[in-house]
Amino acid sequence: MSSVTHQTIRQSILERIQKGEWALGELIPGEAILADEYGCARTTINRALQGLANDGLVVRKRKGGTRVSEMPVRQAKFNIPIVREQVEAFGAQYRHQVLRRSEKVPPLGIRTRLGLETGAKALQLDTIHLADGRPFAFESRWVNLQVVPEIRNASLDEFSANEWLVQTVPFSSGDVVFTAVSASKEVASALETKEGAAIFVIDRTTSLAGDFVTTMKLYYREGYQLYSQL
Amino acid sequence: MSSVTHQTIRQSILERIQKGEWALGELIPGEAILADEYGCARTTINRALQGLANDGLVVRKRKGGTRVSEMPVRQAKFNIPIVREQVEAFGAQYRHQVLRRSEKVPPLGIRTRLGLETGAKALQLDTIHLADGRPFAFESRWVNLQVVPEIRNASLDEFSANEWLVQTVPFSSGDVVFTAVSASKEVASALETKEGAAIFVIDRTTSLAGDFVTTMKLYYREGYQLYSQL
DNA sequence: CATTCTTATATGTACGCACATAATAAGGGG
DNA sequence: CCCCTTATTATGTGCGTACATATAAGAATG
Repeated sequence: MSSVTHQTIRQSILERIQKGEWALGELIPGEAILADEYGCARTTINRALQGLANDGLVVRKRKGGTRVSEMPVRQAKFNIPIVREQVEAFGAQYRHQVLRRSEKVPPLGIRTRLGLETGAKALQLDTIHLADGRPFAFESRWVNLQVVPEIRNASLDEFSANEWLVQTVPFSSGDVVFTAVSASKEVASALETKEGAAIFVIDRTTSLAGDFVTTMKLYYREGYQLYSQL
Repeated sequence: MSSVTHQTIRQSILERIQKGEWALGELIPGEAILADEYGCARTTINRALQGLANDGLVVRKRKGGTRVSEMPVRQAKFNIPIVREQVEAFGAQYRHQVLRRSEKVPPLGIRTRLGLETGAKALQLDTIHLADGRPFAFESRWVNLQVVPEIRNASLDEFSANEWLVQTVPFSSGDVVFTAVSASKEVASALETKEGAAIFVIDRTTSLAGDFVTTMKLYYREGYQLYSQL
């Protein structure tokens, strides 16, 4: 194949931006000019520039042209992981154990998050995730039984609630919050650490077509780090 | 324009996946078939499917075809914010103050991260970011003076080191780590909280064309949350 | 001088074609 | 029966064209 592909062009333009050929916010040559310059079709340039625009490095406007982004990429993509895979990625053996499982009326905060009526019951699940037998993360979850009543019949021994839900209602949307909290007595004992330890928490609420399915807090063991490149 | 665009097709296929028309990991029809089905060119289908593949919803392989992702990689995009913008987004007044600024030989961990030779000096900066006069985040940073010696002449009073660096060496790449730590005495006093408080930390290292520019730890005040949709 | 209308222009995108490439399936020789 | 070679096939991508669309800039209007 020719060495002039949308990928090589994209890389080339990226380097020209990084070298400072165009200042922040400055207009870069139009597609037609670049196509001429690189000796390729305009569609190829278009594709390269759209790629850069996707990554937030340039901003494109019809008739306005393409300009170097004023606010360069500060977007980090994180893969919200399934705990089993995280553990196995460390080369450790994964195991999990349901500590508590009950159907009851959730407290107000959870009720509003799941969009339940007053008095409606939900499934509460506390699970500990183990890596080589040692606590890796503690999961506290509420599941909306109106949306996924089938979970009542799931054993959740082989697969964790998370995995069960991913299998059953995949491709749901939701939101994620990262925080640090001091370990409560409950969390500390589950993670076998001392009360007040600094714990990294992922708080996640999942919905499917407007219906809230589940909300979960995942407390990682001390020292856990979430990594990403950008 | 016709209502059959790569975007509408992409949306349509997404909905078909969500409705469960194809199971997890199942092969979906080839581009040619879909093109026929939707009454458009194969390139249009290709574009729609590549979009879905980018989001991790389908997996594509040459000759292997396109299949629904087994493990829908939930990618959360986080906007790594400039502290000033965060503070101002809360409607608070932003101010920052350089607590310490010196050139010295960094400890081993920092030295390796910045790729410095033994004995080389670097710029150390401790900054406190204030929202309405109260501590919002404490920043501890090392800057590689071999890459950006100009920072010696920057006052960093009006603009923080972060802002100065973004202006001077934009489009750098790097990595980000999120963690929770217990506040050390130094961090606690800077954030006006008690020692041992659970602090959310962003640890970020930035490089430009292979050269490490700066590494920074940003300690947020207690209760800080990083939010994202997915 | 401000406001609205018109026009020019850069990007957005569909199409059909041709060919490249990777991975699988089929075939043939030992 | 295994191993190596050779089709086959679905995706990947470039090209040139045509037309759509947003919008900045200039022209016309009040």
